[in-house]
Amino acid sequence: MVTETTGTWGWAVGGAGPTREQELAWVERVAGFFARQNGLPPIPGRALGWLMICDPPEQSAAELAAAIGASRASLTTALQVLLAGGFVEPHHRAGERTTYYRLADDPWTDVTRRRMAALTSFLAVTEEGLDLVGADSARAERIRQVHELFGWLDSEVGPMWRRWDARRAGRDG
Amino acid sequence: MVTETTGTWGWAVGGAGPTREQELAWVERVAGFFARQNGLPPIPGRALGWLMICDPPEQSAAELAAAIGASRASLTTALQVLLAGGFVEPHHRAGERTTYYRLADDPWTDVTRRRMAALTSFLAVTEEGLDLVGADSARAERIRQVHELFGWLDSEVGPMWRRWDARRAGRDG
DNA sequence: CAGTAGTTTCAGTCACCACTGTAACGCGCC
DNA sequence: GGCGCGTTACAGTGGTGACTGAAACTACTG
Repeated sequence: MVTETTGTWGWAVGGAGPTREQELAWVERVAGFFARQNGLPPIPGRALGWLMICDPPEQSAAELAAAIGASRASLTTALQVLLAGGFVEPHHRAGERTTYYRLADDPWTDVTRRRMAALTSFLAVTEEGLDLVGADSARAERIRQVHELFGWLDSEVGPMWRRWDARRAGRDG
Repeated sequence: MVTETTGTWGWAVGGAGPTREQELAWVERVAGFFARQNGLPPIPGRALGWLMICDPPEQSAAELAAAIGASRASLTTALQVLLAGGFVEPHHRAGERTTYYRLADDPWTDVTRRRMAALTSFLAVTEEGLDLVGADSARAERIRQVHELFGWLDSEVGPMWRRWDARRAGRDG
């Protein structure tokens, strides 16, 4: 019963795939990253990480719960978060009542875009700050430093994403 | 006693400067931004915001505490955080034992650089993920999507910051 | 229409963290 | 060399938020 230990992963039969332990360690790193970057709670982060490497790529809430060792109730909340963030998509199979979840087509570009937009949103704050103290006052100098940086940053990211879009369009378009 | 209400701000005498309330509202917006972006606690964020607009630009811990309405003990912790992050610098005056704090010369570039470096650090995770599942396996496709995006992002930010450095060198160098 | 699998909701629990007040410590002035 | 201002360390507190278990709800099957 060798296949017993590897469970549902067809590819692992007789192969040298990663152990469940290695997979969960990696999942944890993914969760850690999204916790720091996007403020994602641990369980949504783990579910996301798991959906990046699981086989099959579509899994039910119960399967996800078992995989990452969380309660099904937690998975409900986690999946709501991931659905709202555009990370995962629900999928239904004919004749089954179970909802399967899978990674969205390409959530990463949008998510990263939003992330950088949030970064440059400080521009609005510095702008208001300059108005507040008076743009020509001595106090404005401190604000102007940040304001210039973020203004420049804002002017860079637009063209940058256009380059990405072009690159992607050229590859699969 | 008109100057009484405006306190220590010399520029405000007879002028139409911002009210303390307006200033604190702006400080709160700054704190909110750094809370979301850098995970800064409220008080360090407020101290940082206040140091961006206060007059004089150098203030003691006690002055900062009074300005943002926090305890002096909290300011100790907050200033440690801000010092460690490179946001503020201590300053000593001859014949005085008080330490005055002021905004660092230009903390923003470094902070933002680190922020973006943290973003692209996901590259190491995806790299390891590809190794884990095998780069040529079917499962790798999901990881490769992110990997390509972050690889590209990483290749963009280097030149981007070089442009910023050049721009800055050209302006004040 | 009863039974069942799956999902969602909700109240409760637990841990964590920021913040405060107090007490100790260090260091320049008289 | 004592005194006082300023800073630091620490225990206590309040609040927030993630997570769980159990109950309620929905939809499908026989």
